[in-house]
Amino acid sequence: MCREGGSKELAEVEGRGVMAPEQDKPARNERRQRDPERTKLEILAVATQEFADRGFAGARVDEIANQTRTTKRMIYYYFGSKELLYVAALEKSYEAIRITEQSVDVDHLDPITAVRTLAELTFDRHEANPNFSRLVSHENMQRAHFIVANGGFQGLDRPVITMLRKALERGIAEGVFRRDIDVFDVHMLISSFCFFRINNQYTFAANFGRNLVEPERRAMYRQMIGDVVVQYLTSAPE
Amino acid sequence: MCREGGSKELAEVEGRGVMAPEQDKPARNERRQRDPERTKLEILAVATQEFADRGFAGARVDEIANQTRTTKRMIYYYFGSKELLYVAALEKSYEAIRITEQSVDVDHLDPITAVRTLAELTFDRHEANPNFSRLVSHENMQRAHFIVANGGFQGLDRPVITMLRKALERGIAEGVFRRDIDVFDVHMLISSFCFFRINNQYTFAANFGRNLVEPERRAMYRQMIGDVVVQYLTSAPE
DNA sequence: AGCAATATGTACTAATTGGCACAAAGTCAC
DNA sequence: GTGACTTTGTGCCAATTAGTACATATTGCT
Repeated sequence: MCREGGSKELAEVEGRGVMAPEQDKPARNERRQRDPERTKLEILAVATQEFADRGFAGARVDEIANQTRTTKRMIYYYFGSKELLYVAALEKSYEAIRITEQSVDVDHLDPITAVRTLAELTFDRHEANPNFSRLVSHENMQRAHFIVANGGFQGLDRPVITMLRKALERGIAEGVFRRDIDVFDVHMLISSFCFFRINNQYTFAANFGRNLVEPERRAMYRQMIGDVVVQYLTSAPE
Repeated sequence: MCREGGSKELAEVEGRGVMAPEQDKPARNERRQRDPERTKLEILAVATQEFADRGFAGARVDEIANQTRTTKRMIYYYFGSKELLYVAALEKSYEAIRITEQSVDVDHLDPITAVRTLAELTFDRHEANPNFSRLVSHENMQRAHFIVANGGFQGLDRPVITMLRKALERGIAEGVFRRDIDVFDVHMLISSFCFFRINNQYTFAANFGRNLVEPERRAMYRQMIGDVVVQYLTSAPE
């Protein structure tokens, strides 16, 4: 894919004038008056935000169009329907997560440090991609309706699982981890904590007056989930 | 057009006879032909399900009305608007949770058993009330918009917090728990696990092929969260 | 019994909104 | 430069849907 300058494009979304078409000429190959790729990307970016905020039913195609520099017509031209746009946004979010996860390597670390690092990776990922979690949340509310309707994501192995599995196997082999552990359950333990802290911050605050995302407590939570997982893995089976 | 056949037919569908008014007389105060309380409750029950399934924007007032034995008119008569109906459903769900939590007493148990029991209580509660979690999920997606717009739930102390606080204090006093623990954080650890297992079961299954709610694994997860919390509480601060 | 207040049903409306028909302008290959 | 193809814009519509006007029925009270 020819993704040269995604962030640049996004940054300019706010302050472009249609009144200044002469600016388009100089940057021939990079900035044309017609630019299908960037139009698609811009629609996707706005749609992701909109769907994450309002859900599928709550999102408005007109509103998404208004927040791009293009029109509703283009949304239907490129994505076909509101539903397909939603699915595209969801898939792109998953893809971004997978790419993020591929950027680390913990195979050279000792099992405990590796697991702790992976926990922190998941922690950071949830904090950096709140929209992804919100989309996932919405998908679960409707029992993965759209994922199922589009064949599911099976086969798209999440890198974090592979890395975690290796770390657990090494830990078991070295005798530092209990033997009755399952990679999916460990991942669930980690994910649940990170997901909840970000996703349920609003009702948690309303219920208990505790702000789960205030910066002062961030480091503490980040260490806490690492502690919890390592303690679980290194404890004796009960 | 004074057709009084409509209501009659509807009533008979359910098995109530307008033809047998003598049955209504005996139970005078308890079951009348007009029963505002049960009409309201029925609307609320259906609305809760509908909002949990489809969210606020996705839910249809007509559909809610169709699933009750009354009409849309009654929804507006009793609740005023779709938004107020949503808020009423949300509040009733919270109330139900609070009542559930009040039904147990762990003050007489030793701290470790008490905490484990509370974790299992939360575990069971999430499993028994999936609609509550879905509503909460939705509320978080829109950043607690409706809770905030209606003054929040502050002051309605959740019993589980009080019980957990006492258990932690006793554990610290007895020297079995580490001293740097916070009741909200411990509750968050417990809730996140229980919440995620139920709420994210669909995307987790789609992503990893693991069914988090299958009965065979239920007992294992129920013990796992207890283990995790107790290990965390009894470990040395790192 | 009769009246006021409460409860319920029916039919409608005004506004929203996903989607599309139609037209036009830019782009590329030659 | 010219014609085929791609991309974009404008205006509209049909369907949906929250909410209401109006008529009516039931109940509690006296």
